[in-house]
Amino acid sequence: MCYVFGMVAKISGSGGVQPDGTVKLRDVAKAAGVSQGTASNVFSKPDLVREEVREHVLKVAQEMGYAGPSITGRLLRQGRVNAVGVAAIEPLSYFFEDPWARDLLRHISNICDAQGAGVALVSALSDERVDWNIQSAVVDGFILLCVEGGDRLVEVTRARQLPYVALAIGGDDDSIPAIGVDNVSGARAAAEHLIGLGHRNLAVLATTFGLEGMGPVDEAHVRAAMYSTSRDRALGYWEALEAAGIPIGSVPIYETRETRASTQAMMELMMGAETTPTAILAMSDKVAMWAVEWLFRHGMNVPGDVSIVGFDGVPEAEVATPPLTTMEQPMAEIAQMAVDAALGGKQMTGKRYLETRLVVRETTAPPRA
Amino acid sequence: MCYVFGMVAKISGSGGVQPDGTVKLRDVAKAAGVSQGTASNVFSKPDLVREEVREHVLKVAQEMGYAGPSITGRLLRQGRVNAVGVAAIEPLSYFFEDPWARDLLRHISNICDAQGAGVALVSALSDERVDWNIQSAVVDGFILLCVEGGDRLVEVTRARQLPYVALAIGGDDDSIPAIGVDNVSGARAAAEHLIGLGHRNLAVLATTFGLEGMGPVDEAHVRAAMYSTSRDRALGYWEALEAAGIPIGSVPIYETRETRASTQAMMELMMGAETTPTAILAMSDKVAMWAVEWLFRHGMNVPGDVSIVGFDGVPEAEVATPPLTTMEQPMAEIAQMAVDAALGGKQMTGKRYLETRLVVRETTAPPRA
DNA sequence: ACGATGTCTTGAACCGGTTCAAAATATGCG
DNA sequence: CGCATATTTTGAACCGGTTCAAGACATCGT
Repeated sequence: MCYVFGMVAKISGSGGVQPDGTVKLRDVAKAAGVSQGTASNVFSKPDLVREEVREHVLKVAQEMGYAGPSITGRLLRQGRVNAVGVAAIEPLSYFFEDPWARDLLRHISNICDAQGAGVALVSALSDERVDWNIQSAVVDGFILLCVEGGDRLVEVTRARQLPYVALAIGGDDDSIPAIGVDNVSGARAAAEHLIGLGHRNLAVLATTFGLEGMGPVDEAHVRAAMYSTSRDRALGYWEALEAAGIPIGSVPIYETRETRASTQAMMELMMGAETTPTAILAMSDKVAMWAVEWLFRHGMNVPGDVSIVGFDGVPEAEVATPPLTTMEQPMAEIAQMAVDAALGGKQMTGKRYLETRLVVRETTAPPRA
Repeated sequence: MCYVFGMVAKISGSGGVQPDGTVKLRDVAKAAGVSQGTASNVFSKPDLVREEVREHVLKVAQEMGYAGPSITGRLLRQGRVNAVGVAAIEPLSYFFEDPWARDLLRHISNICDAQGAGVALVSALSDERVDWNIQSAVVDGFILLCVEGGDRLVEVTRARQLPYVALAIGGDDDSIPAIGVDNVSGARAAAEHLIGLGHRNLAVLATTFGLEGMGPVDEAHVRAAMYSTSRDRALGYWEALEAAGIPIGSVPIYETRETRASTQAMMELMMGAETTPTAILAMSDKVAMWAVEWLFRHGMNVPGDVSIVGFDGVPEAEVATPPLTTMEQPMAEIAQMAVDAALGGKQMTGKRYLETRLVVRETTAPPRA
């Protein structure tokens, strides 16, 4: 590739430049006295063209102010953009705000970088726009976040007939290709860790189960959850509790809206109750870190007074004070599989489950004697 | 827009479907017995088509497994993608890692969201790839980060003949359209704040001045800086110092590489010196927060023992412990102007300077008596 | 019943390149 | 020098839609 022009001035008059001033490959070819095919090769496959000719064409192109082959023309013929679209049922800023999404995109973009691919962000927030946004995204494949509650997003994406993959397994639809972690076993491991340290008095700080609502919830609510991620994590906690002979009913579950305000409101409730837990099972690092903040602000020591284990293993968890014990998702692997699926050209099928890994840091300790 | 198909199966055999199984608008039109123009309207301008006809075409399309109008075909004709490209001389992951870039993109994407535009991330890290990446980005305009040291990036972008704007003013080239903050006056305000509190014993924790190197630097080094952002901030500090009668030479400047490790190494140096400062002028919030972390880890109190003022006003600064005093950039405004410039269709010219604002939080206080 | 006034449809031009078989030219070899 | 082989160049087909002037058809008022 060597078609860089220093000062590009629009010189009209020479050659058959269009009235609107844009010059196309055809004009350059004509002006240089070569066929359009040769002109095309000068830019796209320079080594197929004799050096003399190449330089001449380049010179003419420069003089005419040719902007280089238009990407759309090329695209049309080649049919490949070399870019992944990442879509979520969230505003675009979600990709830069949510720690999990951010970490995921960090990995995705690293991988794309390595293979020279681009990343296009698309928002599928409002129903009216999903269609348009997905339809008009210039990409070779899609990575979909937050599938649940996103039937429409999946439907529209499918209609586009481009490879796609959903992140976060869930829903009953087996025809949706997805990659995700085994939330049940991960959550079980988190609970086992706490129980193994001697905690018997637990509470769950939950991520969202459905479209709305927050507060203490019961088993039925959990089982009826719309978001399988939250449900499965609860299920995993319960497995560990049952195995340890701790009644499920004795472990209250507080549903948050995954905002700082709602999380801290739930902490008020949790720590204001008659019996307060010595350890908290948090369904995401994000809420876990807000919980820690609340505890500190209320004079409690972590892990001295209360232990807490998060979920996700976002980068922030590692540098938090104190560093957060958490269940780490294999993000790099997830990202790699997702990009492969989206850019691979073939539609992936079925679900792939990956395992999480317990990372013990400094927010968990045995309960005070 | 209502061309959503439920189950899309590739039914070949009906109509003139291509051997490779892909069906195009032409095939649908033929199969439906309408002209291609009408078929096009069914998808792009449904209200121009009689309902009956529209539904029939839609039905045929669905039966044939038509994926909807190909975006490239449309693009070619319309010549507009409705997307901005954001490019930096950094790996793609920079957009998700660096607090400033992240904040910027958060705003950019919010704005794009609002106007239904997409965001494409492009990396211009390696010289070999700049050309290709910029050339092949399917966007209507570019927002370029980190212009300095990015002559090539600007050059290539210019050659593309698409509107673009550089963020971070700098360099001497007046022909590069740019938006940025007035670093000199911002830095002056930061220093004045500290001086106003009574500090006379200051130190500067600097962002990068050039391609490499870290450690204490002198005036000449600063003046010869490659990155005008760092240089201008130093210049602003000096203005305030001079006005207060504090000799510039008495305020050491420690250049970091803007990494945690290098920042904390500089803190070692700074606080290990004969005379230690009572207040630190940090050229970015990122390094400021690492400095705070170092101070706490070494048993020092902020702002009790040492005051510190950052620069940028990233969201993290607000929720840090303690919340960071900083010079806030008007990010929303910057983002809005940048998007307008990139998507506006017309090339913006000249430079636009915006002012920063001092936000006093909890990392600055009068020096200990 | 007739011209005027919409409302739909059509057909062809066009968007801006890439590709590939075939033709033209250059090079190598005995 | 003549033929075989490489290297370049050409021309036309093709990628998949949108657009718009002009034609076809339907409706309305008188």
